[in-house]
Amino acid sequence: MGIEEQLREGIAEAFAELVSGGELPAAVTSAKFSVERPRRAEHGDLATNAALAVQKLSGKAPREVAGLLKARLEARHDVASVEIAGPGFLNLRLKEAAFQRIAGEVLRAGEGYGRAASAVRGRAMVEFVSANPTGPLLISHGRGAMVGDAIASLMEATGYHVNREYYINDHGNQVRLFAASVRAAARKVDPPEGGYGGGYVHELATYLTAHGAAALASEDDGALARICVTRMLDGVPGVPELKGIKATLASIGVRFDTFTSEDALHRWGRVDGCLDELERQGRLEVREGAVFMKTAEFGDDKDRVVRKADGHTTYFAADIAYQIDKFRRGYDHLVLVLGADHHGYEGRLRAGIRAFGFDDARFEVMFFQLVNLLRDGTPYKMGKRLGNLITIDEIVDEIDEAAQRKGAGADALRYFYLSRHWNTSIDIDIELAKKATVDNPVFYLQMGYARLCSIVRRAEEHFNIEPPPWSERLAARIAHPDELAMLAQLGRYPSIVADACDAREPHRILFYLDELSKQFQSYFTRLKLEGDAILPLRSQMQEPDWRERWDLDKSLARLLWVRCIQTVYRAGLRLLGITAVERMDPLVGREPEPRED
RNA sequence: GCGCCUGUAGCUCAGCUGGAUAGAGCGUCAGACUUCGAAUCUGAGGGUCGGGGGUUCGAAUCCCUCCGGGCGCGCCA
Repeated sequence: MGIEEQLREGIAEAFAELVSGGELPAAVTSAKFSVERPRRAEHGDLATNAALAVQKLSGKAPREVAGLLKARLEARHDVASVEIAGPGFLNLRLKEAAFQRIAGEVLRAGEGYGRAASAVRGRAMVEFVSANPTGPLLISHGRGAMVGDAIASLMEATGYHVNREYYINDHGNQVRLFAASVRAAARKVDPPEGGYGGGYVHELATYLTAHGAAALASEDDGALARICVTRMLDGVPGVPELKGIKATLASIGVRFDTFTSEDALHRWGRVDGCLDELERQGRLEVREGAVFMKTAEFGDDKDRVVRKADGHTTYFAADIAYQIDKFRRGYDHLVLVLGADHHGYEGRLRAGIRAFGFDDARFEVMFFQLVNLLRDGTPYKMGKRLGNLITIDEIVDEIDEAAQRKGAGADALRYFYLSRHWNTSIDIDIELAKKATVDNPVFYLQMGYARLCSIVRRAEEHFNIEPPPWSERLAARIAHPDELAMLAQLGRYPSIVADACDAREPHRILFYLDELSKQFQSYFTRLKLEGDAILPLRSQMQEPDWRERWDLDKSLARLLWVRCIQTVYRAGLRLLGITAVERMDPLVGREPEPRED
């Protein structure tokens, strides 16, 4: 339990005591109040508006209530002092030991720090990406992939059992058109009206021709479509341009637990069954040859077609069947991550869910906004293609190559996609993402972690010591104000994770890590200049009696402290799917700045 | 026209679901290295939170309205 939560409970207890003592009305126990780290240092380590929050419920002046709370909070063993400020804020200062204990909590929990017990909040499904298997994944799909994956990870960390699912739209017009386009390419004729024309279509046609796919010769679009979809998902051996959607996702660290096929829903009769049920309910109506579902009865803007006049069902019909299928598979909570261009869909999906008697409060849709690629500040264009038609593979490969590290591209995409709220549109500058300098925030973040690792490494290699286990004696040596402030920051991590999950905002984790990183690097550089380093500096070791003057316990205490930061840092990076690089090699071709003398 | 998202420093964005004097990065300017990784750090400057009303002890945050941007409004997926 974090330090804020402890105080929150303390206040709740204080209210309960005051109620039972007849000093406050019972209503105050239901009040919501904040416990937070004040922006300004003179407001203490923690502040609460509890006395203000119960103003109406208590019928007393806030400062009077604050006085009552103050007396009780001062009795708590972690509290050094309590001050009443302004209209009735309570500003608390904590004892050093309260912060030093956080180090013990972090080390005890290790990688599990900030994570809730598994599956206590039930089963959830996060559906994301679900891109049509008619082409490679584009950078806009990448945003959905990163956001969905991060949401899923957050939910896992806070106690959901999560299933990541990809819905394959392998039924209907688009895939048939795709198949027809591949066949046309194989026969060296123009693709059909509205068909697909990219280079990958020709690559696929060449491959299928070489492997004598019978469906290519026939006119059976359905059979050919199945083959093409499989190849788009699983890739074409030996053709780098067609590594496959699954491989692309894997390259950016996204793995799905399940893939559900729309075509299978049809083959299994789920779609027809669903329409039959709606028919029995009287929710369907034929107008001008098409079958409409009366979704407006469930709050949609207007009724929607489920079966076209030509007899084919619509995508929407299958989608109802799909959402219902999810509920019937036993998920307590459904999250659907979609691009902003699908937002018109939400109303009809909810209508479908409610028609089947499921609670649409358990159905959550997140619409992420568009992505624009820039190169040196100007919109990215390649030939006729606009920026958002660039594939994930192209970008990832380009960044990997520039950074000379496999995974650098994935990390950069993760960082940039997760550093902004998903409901705002973003511009990503590829040239910036490629840079291995502090201008590049991804680099800065990873650098901070590598630096922590390097300190532990140096301790082992040069001094033969390593971060010791927590003890009250050593923890008491973690006493520098910056060190205590960072312990407070570590103590905040669990509630950051919980809040980020509940708000569905992964960027909070990233901002937290950026701050943690900055806090440490600032400390690190300043103390080095003051000669008060974690380990003896090389310059100090020039002196003959440096060993006698070396405060070993302080070094050990600080190594313990470094290990704590490292632990939380790594946990956060892992949660976001960004690689925790332990050693960053010097960049090739980078010369040290010439020094002016 | 209707619906969803959005408007905060020169630029890119936070602002913990109503709290105290609105923050960070980049950029600009001024500083700090015989380095536990200077691939870093310190400081300065920079804002009528798009405009106007309202709600209350208190609003960037909630409500109304206007203005500007993005997306959507198919018997496409």
